[in-house]
Amino acid sequence: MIWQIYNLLLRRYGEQGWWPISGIYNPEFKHKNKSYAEKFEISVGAILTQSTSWKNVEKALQNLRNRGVLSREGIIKLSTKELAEIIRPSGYHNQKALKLKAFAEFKGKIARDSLLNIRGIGPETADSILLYAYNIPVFVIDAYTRRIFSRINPEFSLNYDELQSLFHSSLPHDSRIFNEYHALIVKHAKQHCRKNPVCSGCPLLSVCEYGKPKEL
DNA sequence: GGCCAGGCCGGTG
DNA sequence: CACCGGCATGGC
Repeated sequence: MIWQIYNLLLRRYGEQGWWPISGIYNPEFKHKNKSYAEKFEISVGAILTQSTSWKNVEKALQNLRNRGVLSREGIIKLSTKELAEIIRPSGYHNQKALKLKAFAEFKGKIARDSLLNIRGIGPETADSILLYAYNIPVFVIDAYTRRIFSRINPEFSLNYDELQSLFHSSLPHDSRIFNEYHALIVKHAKQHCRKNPVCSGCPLLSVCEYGKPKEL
């Protein structure tokens, strides 16, 4: 089922090419090992995009670039207040300034549990960093994933770890697949499975229970 | 002008 | 453990 849905989405939307670096989506990017600077930029983006549209995040990232502080050292040397002003367009800027400082000051090894101990990094952000920056095969669960799959079948209304386990046990542990699948989920959530769903023309009609009359 | 966006944290019951 | 309010800006 999980695999079938992946193929339906891929067939409909094509390869997405995530994560955008410097605003550019490049299908090749998810295959390559990233430089340290790229990993850092992706991690910053993952924090800034918490409950915020990517467009606003891009503005904040561009501000950081323009100021020459899109780097660990750059963020460390700014005061929290200065940093907050620079990232203002991303929303929750005071909160996110603290989160970026905490991440920049983090010295340990990059692993899920160490990331989760950083203030402001929860499961989704941690997994996004692991997957998109470090090519580590962990499936990223987000609000879109929850919405889409709970509509497909109420049995998929699971908590983060449970839903992630379902994906892990249903798919090859390949970061490129996880990367692509999550990108397709975001695309589909915006295209059809919105808050107010647009079911007409949905590529998942054949497998989705949403809106179907209950069987007798 | 209202609704919403690729969450997380701390407090409450 | 599940749920809720707070955090904030910009696009549609």
